Amino acid sequence: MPEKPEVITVARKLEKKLIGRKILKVEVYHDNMVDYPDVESFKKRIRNQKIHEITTKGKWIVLTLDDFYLLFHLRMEGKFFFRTKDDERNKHEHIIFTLDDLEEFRFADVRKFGKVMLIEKENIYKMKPFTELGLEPWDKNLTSEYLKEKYSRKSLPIKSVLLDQSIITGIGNIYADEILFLSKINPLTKAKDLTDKNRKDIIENTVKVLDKAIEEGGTTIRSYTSEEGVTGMFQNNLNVHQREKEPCRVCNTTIVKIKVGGRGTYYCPTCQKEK
DNA sequence: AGTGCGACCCGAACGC
DNA sequence: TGCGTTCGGGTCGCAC
Repeated sequence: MPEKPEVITVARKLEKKLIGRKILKVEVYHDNMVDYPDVESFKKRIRNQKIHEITTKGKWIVLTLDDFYLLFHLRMEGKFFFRTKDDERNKHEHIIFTLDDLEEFRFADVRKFGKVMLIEKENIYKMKPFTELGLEPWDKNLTSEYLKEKYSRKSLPIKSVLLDQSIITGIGNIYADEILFLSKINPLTKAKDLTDKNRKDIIENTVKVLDKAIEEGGTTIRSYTSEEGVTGMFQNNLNVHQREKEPCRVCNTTIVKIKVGGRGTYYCPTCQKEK
């Protein structure tokens, strides 16, 4: 659901509201969502930290504070809302930040899978998640040779390997299917069996799909919207994902759905024939 | 090291 | 119509 394009879309919206604001305090209603440090330290350290910059790293949203980086991971359904202290807390709003303009910035997640971390600036590259993340899709070091090396010991299906954030970061279940469709690669193909052309196509189509999705403001499927009243439009561009039993836009073959590594996977049996 | 799978969650979709 | 069951999604931790 939130993959790189949705994460970027959300980060850009937060930028407009949060840059220059100071966090006065934070209330935590579901401790498991605070991944690091422990909840009490988290609450204590974040007081009076000013928000200077907002970026993304993989699927993480990264807020640069005075002394820390504040990281959010939306997992499947994490979202943010701006409210005032008079607005009653919705049961899905689990972490509430009070800002110096007295607005409240609330992190909500129906599934409670979202994560927040507060990491000392000097430690950011010494600990997870940053030590585990692979290349961003637009990194010039993302080459066929890089993938050849990473894929060489992988007998897993390429569909599963595209979701491995330690190789290319930012791809999730939706865009993985779309990238493989455009690359004409069967999702069950073992990563180590891919050709040089396959790897080049994957890189080219990753950038193509993500750029287009960012331009469209992300994808809205099921109940996922990035924020109140904010709806991405990329779902209109999907070729295979969530199109089971519908005709392929290229060859009219019926799109099929299978399970790969436990994940719903959609593809065109003709355009993405097993080799 | 690579692989497979349950756990974390709970609303929506599905099956009867 | 109503109720019980299954599904899904990203990531981690554990067992093999």
